[in-house]
Amino acid sequence: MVRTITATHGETIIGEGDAAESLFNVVTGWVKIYKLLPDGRRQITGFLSPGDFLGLAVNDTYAYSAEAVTDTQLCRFPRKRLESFVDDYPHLEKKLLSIASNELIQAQDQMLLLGRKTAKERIASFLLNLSGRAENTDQPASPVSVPMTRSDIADFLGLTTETVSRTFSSLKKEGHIRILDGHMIALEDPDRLHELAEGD
Amino acid sequence: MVRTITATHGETIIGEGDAAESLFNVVTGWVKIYKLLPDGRRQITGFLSPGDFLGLAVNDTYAYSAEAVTDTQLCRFPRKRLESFVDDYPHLEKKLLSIASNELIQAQDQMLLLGRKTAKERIASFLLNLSGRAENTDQPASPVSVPMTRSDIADFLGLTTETVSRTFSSLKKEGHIRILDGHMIALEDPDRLHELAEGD
DNA sequence: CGATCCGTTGAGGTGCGTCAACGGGAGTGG
DNA sequence: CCACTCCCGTTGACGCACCTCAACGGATCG
Repeated sequence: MVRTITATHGETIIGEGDAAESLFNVVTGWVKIYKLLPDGRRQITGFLSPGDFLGLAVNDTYAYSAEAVTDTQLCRFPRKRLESFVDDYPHLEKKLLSIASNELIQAQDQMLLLGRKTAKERIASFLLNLSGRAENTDQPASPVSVPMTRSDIADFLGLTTETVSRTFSSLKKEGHIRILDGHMIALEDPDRLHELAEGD
Repeated sequence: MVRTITATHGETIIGEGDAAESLFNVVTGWVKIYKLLPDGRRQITGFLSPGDFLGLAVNDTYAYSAEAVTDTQLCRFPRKRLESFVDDYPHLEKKLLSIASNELIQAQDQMLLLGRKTAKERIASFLLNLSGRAENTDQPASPVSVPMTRSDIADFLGLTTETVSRTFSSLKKEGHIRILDGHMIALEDPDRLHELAEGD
């Protein structure tokens, strides 16, 4: 019933509008999911890391595209078989509902970020988010690995690459973060960063 | 098990951080759900109309507040009793999961709007959204009733009241909408409005 | 009939976008 | 192994879409 598939950096995993035949679980690596406007503007609605599900929010066809940020392994569950399997184990349904609930809560946080936070608050929130996810998988809270490009970060936070870059520089100059290389970032004072993320 | 409750215009129904003891279903009227930043900035993450559920995205405590936009009637389901009830009727769990899925899809659309659309595109999207919801409940697609204030609309779309007002005026001047009174709006050309909403 | 809220419009300011230039690293092909 | 190219990240100069501040008229309500 389950098959492991791999996707390399930049490879498309699912496309918006495709028939939603599978549910995936990320095993290793990072995946981004995004929506496009006709003129090419892009909004990344989430980054998935190991343990996250891809393809829950669905309705016959996928409402978004997904692409590998890093080389990635995923478990693929054919949706039809999964459904009959879930019928036999009702507690799984409950588990899926709880996962969807958590995704909804995260989505609402992201709406608050996109609708009402400044660039600096967005970047601080983003770094804390990554840091928290690292902790949840028994990795250090700092330094955090930031595998996505500035352009991905910009499209996730509703900014441009230039603003993302400038804001990183400004946080660095103010001593809130240290950039080890472009993709490893140390959080110097998480509590202060948390205040920054909420505008205090 | 079920009790009907009422809330009048402006009344708080649930508060962010409260113990999540109930699930609600809107019977009549409109409800807004929102999150606040410490300094008072507000993001409305959704408007609920009859048939919508309140309190699905939850995790012991509510992650958002909810307030009645108009006078409202809701069905209240105590969460504990509901859970055991749902255990006995597994297809309900499936129904709830499908509802949560749809909310996730809507949330992703809203992220695209908040992160990447212009003020005009946001207003056009908003009006079409209201119009579509009206149609789904056997009401005319135009004119649509817009029961919320400009300030609510602004906090939903990540704008200010002034920008909302100016954008309505501009859409009116260009002949895309007709404002019957402040809260009834006729969509003159839904197809054109749909193009506007996506930046064509 | 004052007080308050809501919606609208104008004038001016600003945070972030746009456009441009440049350096460094990774991949590629000869 | 070395050019060559492309992509990524950074920084600067400038512009603009939207925010801020302000004023005002109308509706609602005690």
